[in-house]
Amino acid sequence: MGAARRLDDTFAALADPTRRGVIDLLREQPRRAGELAAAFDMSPPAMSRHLRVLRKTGLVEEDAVEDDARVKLYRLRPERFSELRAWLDEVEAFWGGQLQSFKEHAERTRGKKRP
Amino acid sequence: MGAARRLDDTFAALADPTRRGVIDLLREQPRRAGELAAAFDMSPPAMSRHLRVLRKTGLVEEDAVEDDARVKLYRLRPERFSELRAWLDEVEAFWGGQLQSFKEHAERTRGKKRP
DNA sequence: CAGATGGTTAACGACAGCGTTAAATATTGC
DNA sequence: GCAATATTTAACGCTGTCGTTAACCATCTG
Repeated sequence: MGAARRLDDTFAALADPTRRGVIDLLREQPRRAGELAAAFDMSPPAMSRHLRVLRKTGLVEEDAVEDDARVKLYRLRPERFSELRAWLDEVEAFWGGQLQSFKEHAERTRGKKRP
Repeated sequence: MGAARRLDDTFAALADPTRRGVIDLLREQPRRAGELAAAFDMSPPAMSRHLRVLRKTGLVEEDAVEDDARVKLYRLRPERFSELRAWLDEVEAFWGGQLQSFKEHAERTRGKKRP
């Protein structure tokens, strides 16, 4: 049941385009807080809050870099994403084996019509 | 780019525990609007809005039942869930080779997925 | 030490989400 | 036609989120 609460926060965190953008950037490599703020043309406090949200949900983690203790590096953390995938698996389970065929079919005819 | 906008709405829709609960119920079988409202001890208007949100994102669809045109049946729709899975796949792609987290993921979802 | 730099917290205004009740729309059945 | 049923829309209040600027803490540097 604690997991359900965590999903609330996880989905809420991912609902924001800026935060998904941050995740997208962190996919490539860890980044500094200020670097992320600049990347989205946003004030440092605003980005700081986004990072706090992401940190709280466990989607990212922060750690210091040796040479300068002021700088904080943010990086992705896989666990929550796996949790998300687990939820998806559970929901999609009901379609059973037909999901794959449906998915493929949907991708082929995407944007068109439904039978 | 249209897809990104859609993800906003999809994640926002899933951030609400009631709406995830609705999805969970619809997993088993289609349900009537009023039935869903009762299931969550919630006023019909409140549930109606939740259903509108889910409908708008394409996570569920509504269709009438023959014998009584007042009744509307809601059911799940697979496409958006697949889209969500595609996003997850993309994000998770980055650490596929480089981290040990792939093992964690495999452990969490063991026995559910095909190779 | 003084000042600049990196980052976060505090306070504020704008705006959207969620629930409620009341009213509206559509359909069924007597 | 008229009351009852199923669902949605309208209007209201509460609460939380997102961005901004100002102030704060910690750390590096000359």
